[in-house]
Amino acid sequence: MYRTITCGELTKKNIDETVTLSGWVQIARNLGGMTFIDLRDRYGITQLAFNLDWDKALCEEARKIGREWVIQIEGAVIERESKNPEMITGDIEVKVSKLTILNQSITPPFPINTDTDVNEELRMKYRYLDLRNNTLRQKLELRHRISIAIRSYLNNLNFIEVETPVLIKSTPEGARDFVIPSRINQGQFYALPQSPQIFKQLLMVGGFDKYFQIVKCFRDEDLRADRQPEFTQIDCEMSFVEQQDVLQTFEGMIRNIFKYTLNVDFPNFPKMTYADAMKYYGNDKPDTRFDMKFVELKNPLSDTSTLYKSSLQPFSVFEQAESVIGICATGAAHYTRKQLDELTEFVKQPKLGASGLVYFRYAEDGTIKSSVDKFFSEADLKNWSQAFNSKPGDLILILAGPKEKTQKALSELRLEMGSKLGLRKKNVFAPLWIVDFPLLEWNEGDTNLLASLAGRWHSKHHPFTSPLMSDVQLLKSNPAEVRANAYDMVINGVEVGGGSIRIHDKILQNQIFETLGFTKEETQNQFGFLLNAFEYGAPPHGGIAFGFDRLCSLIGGVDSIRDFIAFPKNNMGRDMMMDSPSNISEEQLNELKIKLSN
RNA sequence: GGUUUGGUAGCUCAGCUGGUUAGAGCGCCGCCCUGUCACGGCGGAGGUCGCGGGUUCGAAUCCCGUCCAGACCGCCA
Repeated sequence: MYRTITCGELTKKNIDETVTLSGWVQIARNLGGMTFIDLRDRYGITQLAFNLDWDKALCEEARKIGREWVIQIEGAVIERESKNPEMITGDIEVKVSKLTILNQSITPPFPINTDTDVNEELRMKYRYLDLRNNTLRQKLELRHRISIAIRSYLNNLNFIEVETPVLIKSTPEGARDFVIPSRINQGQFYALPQSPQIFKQLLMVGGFDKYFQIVKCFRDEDLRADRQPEFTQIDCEMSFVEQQDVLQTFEGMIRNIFKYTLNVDFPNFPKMTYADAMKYYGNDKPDTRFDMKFVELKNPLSDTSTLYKSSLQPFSVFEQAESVIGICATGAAHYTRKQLDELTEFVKQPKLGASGLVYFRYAEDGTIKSSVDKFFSEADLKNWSQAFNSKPGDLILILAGPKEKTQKALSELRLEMGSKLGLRKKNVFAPLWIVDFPLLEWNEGDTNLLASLAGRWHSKHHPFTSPLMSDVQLLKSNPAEVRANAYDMVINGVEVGGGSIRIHDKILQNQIFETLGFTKEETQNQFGFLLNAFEYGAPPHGGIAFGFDRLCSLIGGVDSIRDFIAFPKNNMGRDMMMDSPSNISEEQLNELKIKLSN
């Protein structure tokens, strides 16, 4: 037997027991007459003691052992002469009577379980060593606990987990597909699923009224800290449900996960419309850990306000702007000129592209000082400060320009200010639902999108998303105004999940395809099997999918999802450890009848 | 495809405006050390300064190109 107990559990109450332990050598401390070895496994560290006086040969044997060797020992648990209160096992040590070297190790390229930062590239290349680190192990353990919480919650509600195929058919909607050549069907390709969307709807037709799956999905798009080409979704679908049923069920699931992993309780999740999210946060996934809502001084649509008007001399920047909006940074009036210049640089960076930043300080003494004193009187500024509901000590930041661009820039500025003011704490969670998304989006011809998709409507989700029944009559007259019966769950500015009630009515479905500009042929070719299935009595249904990796990283308080994936890919979609993707042999190419062009 | 930061010893990094033999801490190797737990002491080895070209009497340092990595934009639910 390799072990009778693990390295993390021996305490005072085990004294005098004889135990067998196996594990890795974290470090050996050689003091001359005696040697201590910290033995590590998944569960913890136990100190092993060797002494020349106890057993000379054994002690000398122990001196030869290096870091990360795998050893097995047998010995008696004894009380330590000098204890270590920092360790769970710090009161005891094992007086080794038998030592077996199970395997040696060459010196690892980086230390395990020390505080030194190691380059991610190196950690990726030696992922199996990095996995020995506590931090990475704890993250994967958290992931496991979350998956247990999900399965148990859904199982209790009668959901069943069904596996769906991975080799499926390419459909042009959404992201790029990963494709797999077929050897038996020359010249044809499978696609890897971007999500099991169609299968879960077919399962509804098949009568599995509550389905879920924790499942790998694939998208051939560029990577980010929170985006991998293969990632895991918690994919769910239910029959005979309305939006409220889905929201309630999965709000419950998230509540359950947070209770189980972090012992955090949530009140009911607020619901916010997409329109409000854009109006108040400039963003469809607002971070609501802090307030700092947008205030409109000028709005192209509802322009009853004249707040942007100057009483001294016209301020052309505001006069000419489509939109003038600002935020109130509570308690930031003490910002220095230098700090404000930095904020100006922040909004001017190319990706945000604002042309400048207007600010005014509402000082503690009640005076108001702005960057546009030439144009606006004290009375103007007082009006503003009322509109912003600001108090002495606050800083108001205002952007002007084209509506969408300005919204986006102010949204980023809001998040930046939230971070600077310490309002985005990792251990505070603000979940909410965003509802009533637009159903359709107009594709401009000038984007670098597929030419075939330009100059027509496309669905913001997928083409089976139901419109709100109240908006159906707008499909012909004003497609842009049609809202979807769709919902996203957002926590701390992270979109953790999204879904919709699906269309189960053939007439409505055809109407949508028509609006999207699909011909009957295209529809039949791409989605025929689903539409055929719908001819045989599709129940009303809807569902949701959560980004499992993102949910884990959110709960773990980390921005990158990579450490919650045992073997992730790098920025370029490469696996640094096995060095994939890689070339394949001539024979393999020939079998597939594939020729590479240059 | 774009923007940006970086690449110097096994690891983390310093090396300013060009100037003898490129440094530190950790790790590694050797010797010493009987209560350490970031053990300690003494000594030692270890470098194509990512790669290629250019400027210069002289390049880790300046310029051009290129490769690699990270973050972000485009893209992506």
